[in-house]
Amino acid sequence: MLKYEVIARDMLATIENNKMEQGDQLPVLEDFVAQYGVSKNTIIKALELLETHGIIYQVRGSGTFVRGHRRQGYINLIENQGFNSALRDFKLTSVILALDVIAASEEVAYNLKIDVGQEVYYVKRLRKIEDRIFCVEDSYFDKSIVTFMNEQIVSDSIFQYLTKGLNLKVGFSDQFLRAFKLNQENADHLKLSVGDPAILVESIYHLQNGQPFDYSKIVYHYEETQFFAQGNSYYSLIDFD
Amino acid sequence: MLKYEVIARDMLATIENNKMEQGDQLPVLEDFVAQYGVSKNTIIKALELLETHGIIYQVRGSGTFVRGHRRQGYINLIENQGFNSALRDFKLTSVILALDVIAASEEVAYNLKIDVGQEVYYVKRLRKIEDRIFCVEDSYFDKSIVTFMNEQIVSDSIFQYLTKGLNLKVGFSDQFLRAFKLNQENADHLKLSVGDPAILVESIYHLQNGQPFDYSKIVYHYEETQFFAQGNSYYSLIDFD
DNA sequence: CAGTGGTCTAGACCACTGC
DNA sequence: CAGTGGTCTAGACCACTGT
Repeated sequence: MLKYEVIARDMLATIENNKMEQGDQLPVLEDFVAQYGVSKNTIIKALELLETHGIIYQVRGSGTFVRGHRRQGYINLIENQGFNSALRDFKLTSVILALDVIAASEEVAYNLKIDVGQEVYYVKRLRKIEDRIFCVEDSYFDKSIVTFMNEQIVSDSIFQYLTKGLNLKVGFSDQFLRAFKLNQENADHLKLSVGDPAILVESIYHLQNGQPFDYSKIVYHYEETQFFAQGNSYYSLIDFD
Repeated sequence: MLKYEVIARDMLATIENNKMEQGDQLPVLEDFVAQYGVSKNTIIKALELLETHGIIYQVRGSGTFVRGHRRQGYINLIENQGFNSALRDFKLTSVILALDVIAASEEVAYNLKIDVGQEVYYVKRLRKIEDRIFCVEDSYFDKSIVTFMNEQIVSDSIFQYLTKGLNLKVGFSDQFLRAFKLNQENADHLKLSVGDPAILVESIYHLQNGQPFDYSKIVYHYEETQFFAQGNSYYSLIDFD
């Protein structure tokens, strides 16, 4: 493992163990350099990593400080990885409604950048948190990348299987979110009524080499789910005078 | 302006001018080093900046590539800055419903980390995109930071005033999002019906030194708005085996 | 195994914050 | 103006990808 990664994890552990809170100051760079016996730039890299994860913020000329706690029970829109990191304190279970190899529709082919008719794994699941249904998920996986799936895998965390089992390296993702009125089918699944609000999130996950491998559409129960996102250092690449 | 920032903007301009698309490869590091006459690490910093903005992705051992276009018309949840960067191709206008100095309620005080009763600017606006109402916004600004506001300022982009006028340096933000059923008041504003879906986004913006200065609650018209977020390099600081 | 991006170093110098 | 984080350099070496 990389030095700056090891250091970042150690710093995070220290923050958590010491129950440090919003605004608490971390040691200065020079002290970290002495403590870990690495160069200044390596410490800076470790701190950058923590900063992009929303754990600290740095103020030039002043110091490095702990960034406050997120609200509890919100799903992180960006770092969700199939929820397990965001909701790992809760008991998650799944009901599998479908697991098939099908031919890609136009929509699926477009989003996975494959040809219409090419084979994809189709997985439909109800997901429960502490036995309450909180979403209905339709996922499509490019079968040329995700070469195998079964009921066992799909009932657990698919992402864990992909990264640890198939050793896929997940790169970046796009998330699209909107609200709409529930139709009959999804209302039945979520035990809500037709016309009730729902949130739809479309996600496209890419490998580190840029290839899309997972296109998912998730409909969330509006009373069971709320989302969270963190923004960093708000300056734009684009001038808007 | 910083070297790596200048270079990043120049690279972005080149990508746009040459209409480069998803998957197109950029010059290799060495070429950039020669082209811009700076050290390798400076080029890496410039590319990192573009990567965190979702403009490119880098593949170790392979190259640097352009990341595809976002869908049109989606609001970027993270980089919105009061929308102007995300929606700058559209005509945005505002109807001011309130502009007052008020005493902070418990909710406002909590989110701005000030004392209950302390003075805040309260701004309520309807926002229109091409003359269609797309959201109702309630904003609270810590008056000890945002020392002055008037109708003129509030009818334009408040964020522009804060950064260019008051010279505030915006740091990080937290965004909380959920769906709910519209009440009578907001239904009237948005010209929808009671019980229709809506998205509520609560935002807390902080200065670079960590002080919160803006707490906003925005209710979005579910048919007029959709959101967008990009995730990068999906590995987690937390092991989850 | 050639080519590409990533890590790490040691050190000079710069820019900002807050007393 | 002391103290803090940020930029930039030049170069050695490492790690991954794809042919």
